Amino acid sequence: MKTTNTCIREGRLTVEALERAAQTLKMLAHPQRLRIIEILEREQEVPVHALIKETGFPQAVVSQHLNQMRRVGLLTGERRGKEMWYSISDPRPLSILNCICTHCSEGDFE
Amino acid sequence: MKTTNTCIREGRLTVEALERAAQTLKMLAHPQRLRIIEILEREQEVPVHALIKETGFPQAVVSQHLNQMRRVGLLTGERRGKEMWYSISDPRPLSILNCICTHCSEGDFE
DNA sequence: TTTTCATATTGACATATTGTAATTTTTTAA
DNA sequence: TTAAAAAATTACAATATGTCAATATGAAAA
Repeated sequence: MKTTNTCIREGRLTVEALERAAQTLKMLAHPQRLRIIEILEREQEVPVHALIKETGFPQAVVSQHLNQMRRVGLLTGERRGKEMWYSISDPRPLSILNCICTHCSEGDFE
Repeated sequence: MKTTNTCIREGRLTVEALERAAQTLKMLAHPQRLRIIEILEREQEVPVHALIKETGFPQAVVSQHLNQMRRVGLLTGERRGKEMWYSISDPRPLSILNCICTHCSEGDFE
């Protein structure tokens, strides 16, 4: 298992790699999307209406966030009857959320 | 030293914590800012003109990125004569850059 | 003091992102 | 086939962000 605060990089990142990294970060850089990722992390796989209920966000908002994240490969969705069940398909959002939370303080949790 | 891939969280993040996390991520979610952070990580402390030379970005662009990141506490700047020397003052950008790079492939480096 | 180097700031403009409401599509049940 | 539930899509206004050129500031050298 890798340890944090250790640079495993040698060379410099290419422009393309930086652009992809920036795109991933941008996709995570929204409080509502982070909340959705947090829920998906905890519950593994969730239908959209459950996300709507748990977050309290409008239906269109949840759907738009889910589709954005799916388009860039962070999530996958699978239809089961009338429902679409979403789950995390890329390890980066969890790594990054954990990186951020490593620096969270007590009062940041409810 | 903490280990990655381990969720240290118990409860749910507050709205405020999510907003702060999103703000930090947004600040990192730009290829030019990532490049600047990469250089600062490697060279510890750098004057602005060196960043301009190494990145090839216009002077105003570099200055604006540096100021944005300084305002949210990711960087600090110290004047030394005519020069401003910048350095990373928050561990999160490095953790996050490393998280992302953990999932980089060979071809992502030059 | 004047000049020059280094950096910051401003304003104008283009582009991107977000939130909301309304509409559409897909699937199942009546 | 029609109706209802679940989710996706669209259109649009509001806001935010990025870019560039020009100008302003600060410090030191002439």
